[in-house]
Amino acid sequence: MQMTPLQPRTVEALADTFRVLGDPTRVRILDALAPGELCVCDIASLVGISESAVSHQLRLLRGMRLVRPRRSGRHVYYAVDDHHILELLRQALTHVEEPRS
Amino acid sequence: MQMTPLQPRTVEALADTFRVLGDPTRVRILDALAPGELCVCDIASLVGISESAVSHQLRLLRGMRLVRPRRSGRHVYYAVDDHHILELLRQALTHVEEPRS
DNA sequence: TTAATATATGAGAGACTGCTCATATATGCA
DNA sequence: TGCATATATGAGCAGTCTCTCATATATTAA
Repeated sequence: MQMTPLQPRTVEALADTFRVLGDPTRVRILDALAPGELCVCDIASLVGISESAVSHQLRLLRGMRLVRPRRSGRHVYYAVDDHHILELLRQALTHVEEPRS
Repeated sequence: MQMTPLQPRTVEALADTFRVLGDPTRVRILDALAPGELCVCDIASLVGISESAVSHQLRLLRGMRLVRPRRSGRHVYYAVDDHHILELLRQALTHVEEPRS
């Protein structure tokens, strides 16, 4: 990293971001949102957990600015907040799929 | 993501990787290792926690292949396992440091 | 307003995490 | 071999997380 050593605040922010990504349900939610925005109920049925659980998770994702809500009538549509997020997942995928040494 | 939807195993592997990154102590360890390999005792003094705690954390990092050990005499030197890891941190940094909307 | 639908939130249970302390293992030197 | 140093690991405590269930809020339509 070019800015080593990281500031304590930056370390906390990085860890918070990764922690939010560090749960299979939330990874699935982001994966579901990758092609485009979805309402909570669609996320729930795609991911296969209750709408309440999805809502709780979306709050965490929103808190770290990983997703962004847009209300339209009775529905709230969520989208991945910015392109860095999907880049991050793609980058992690290259690590995960790398052949074990 | 190009491979949406992700396979369950891939989702788990991604979440596991992010979970290991989702702790300030481990972020600090990786940050300390960014310039080059260090032995356990040096990591402990740089990060400011006990060698036991460092050792426990290194085990997790090793388990996800984020760091790699090299024994030399009585010391074990740890290095960041591959360039994807630091890329991942850099990528997360761009998100974390993005101005809030 | 009242009812129905969509989402959000609070409380609490059970599982998990990160540390400390004690102990085990491994290496080098006398 | 015997001892000191470096690292690894197991047990256990305190704190945290993710879910469920119940309830609250928001929007639309009758």
